Amino acid sequence: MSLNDRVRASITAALAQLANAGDLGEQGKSALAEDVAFSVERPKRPEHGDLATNVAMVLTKRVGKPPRAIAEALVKALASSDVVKSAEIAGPGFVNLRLHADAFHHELRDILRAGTWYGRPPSGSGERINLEFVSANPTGPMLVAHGRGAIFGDSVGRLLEATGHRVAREYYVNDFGNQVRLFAASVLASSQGKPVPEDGYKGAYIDELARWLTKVDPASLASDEATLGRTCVTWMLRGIPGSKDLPGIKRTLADLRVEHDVWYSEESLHRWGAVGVALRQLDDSGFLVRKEGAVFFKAKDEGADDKDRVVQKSDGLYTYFASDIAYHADKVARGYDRLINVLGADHHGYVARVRNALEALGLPSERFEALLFQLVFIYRDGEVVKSSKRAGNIITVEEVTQEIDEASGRKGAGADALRFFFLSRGANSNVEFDIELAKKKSLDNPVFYVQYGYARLCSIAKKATELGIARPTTLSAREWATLVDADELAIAARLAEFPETLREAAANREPHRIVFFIQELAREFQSYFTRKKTDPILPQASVRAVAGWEKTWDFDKTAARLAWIEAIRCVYAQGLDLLGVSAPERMDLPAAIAAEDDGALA
RNA sequence: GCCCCCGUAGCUCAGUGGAUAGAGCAGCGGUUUCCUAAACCGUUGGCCGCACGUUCGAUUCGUGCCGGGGGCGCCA
Repeated sequence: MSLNDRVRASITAALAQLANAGDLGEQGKSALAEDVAFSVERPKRPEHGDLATNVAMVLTKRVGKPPRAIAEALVKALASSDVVKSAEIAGPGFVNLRLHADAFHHELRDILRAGTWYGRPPSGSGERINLEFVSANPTGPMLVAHGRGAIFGDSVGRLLEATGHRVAREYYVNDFGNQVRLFAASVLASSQGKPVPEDGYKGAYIDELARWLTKVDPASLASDEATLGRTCVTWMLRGIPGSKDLPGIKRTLADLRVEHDVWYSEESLHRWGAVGVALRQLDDSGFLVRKEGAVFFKAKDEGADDKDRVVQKSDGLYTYFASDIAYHADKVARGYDRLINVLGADHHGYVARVRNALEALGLPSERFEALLFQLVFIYRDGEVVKSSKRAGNIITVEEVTQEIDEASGRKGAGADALRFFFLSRGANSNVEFDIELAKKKSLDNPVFYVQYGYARLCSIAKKATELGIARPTTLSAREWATLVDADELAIAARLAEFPETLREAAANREPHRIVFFIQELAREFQSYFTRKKTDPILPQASVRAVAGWEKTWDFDKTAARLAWIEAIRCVYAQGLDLLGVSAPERMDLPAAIAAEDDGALA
């Protein structure tokens, strides 16, 4: 039971007590018979207490009494609570609550017991979910927009798993159709020293792939277009060893800490006849119409001919939409409770079509859920860097992560930065990613700030161990009793909000809620840490220099604060893990500062 | 013409049917020898795009409009 639940229980118990005593009037008992949907939230202003509830306002209609009258009775009834220390009426009928320090200690004990699993329901208790994301055309390197889809989708997957769902992560490989044919033709032309075909693919990676195939698999260049296309796609996914232009989509994703369980081939749907079967079924049910020499999937609303979608072109070839119908039918057949698609916002028109197609096939279209994300803008020195295929000035994930990795001297720094910034906005907002800011090893870089907060927590624990001070995770009542500082309890209250934050972030598919939570936690702790320099957690050198300091030092308080630090660390680590941002136990000093420190010592 | 997203502080963005709408950055003022820091504290700054409606109460829900971005049957 969470802190919030315990407060709710206290309120519910107090209300029941009032109803039984007849203090809520004639309707009191019946009013409480049904669940009362009231809120218990941290008020915006700290002077309004630890938590506040609107229960009196919610009950006013059912009970037929003014909110303040109900609130007054509730305040009296709460006087005997062992959770709520004091309650007062405020505003239109809010009841502001202050809690006993022990209520927070109870929560800290729960966190220490659960560790980094704090706030999670049992796994496997939720839905079986197919989460399709990225699915970038394997005819080119991953661009930053794909990166956003990859990172967002992955983090949504982490949130879903943390809330008890079973998630299969899937990448739909578009290895069929015009684009792949054109891709093969472009590579072939390059290998023969000819100009690439009109509308073909250009770029260093095409030439590199052509040279590579000439070297390792010349037979593929002599095979038919479809076979060559599949071979090229395979190398695009795998990558050419040591290549900068063609690192491989799987490698790029792995570097972003994104893994897929299933790589599903579009071409296989055609090879096994699944597309034909699905279209046949639609045709039998009257959902297809032939006109102008092509086959169309009929729009849902009658008479909207212009919304019909082509599934088979007049040249007899299927469109991608035909594959998609078969693909989603196959996902349903694989038994998932829910099919989630992470898509760039420019694909929004696709959502209704897939849903309609599933419905037309007699499949449960309500299982289909699309998550759309907006654009990414890369900034450098305050200027937006143009990213469009047409301009030929494309920005790949690889370029950005490499630049940041090199600047910070740490492999993974680029992935941390991309993940943190991309996840720090709602999917419906554009993301601005400032490369110069992301490269900074200073606290005005939010990624650095948050990671540094975590490193500090670890550093304190490490220092305690070095000083030979024990860090028990179960404390005596006497030790807990020393943890009464308002700032410390406020952070405990923040930690207690984590389970609900996690629940909401997962339910709404909003990883950015975790980013904001972690940022606030980081800020609160960093602030505490700086302000409490006069009352440090551990005995500092000046204290330890005095003989017999152990006799006057309050070890109970140190133990309680170290347990508190560990509880913060558990929640903090879980938050970072949900984001896929690394949680460093120490921060490397930039060379300049490290040199300065050496000089000071010498 | 139709569809989707956005419009909140100088900038980038959170947020919510309820109390005096928040954060970061930027600006201004102050503090800081010790558990690794360029931090920390305080503060200036808002017709929450506009109008109407629902409601005891709307920045939040609904409708319309204005502005910005994106997408609209033989590309994927």
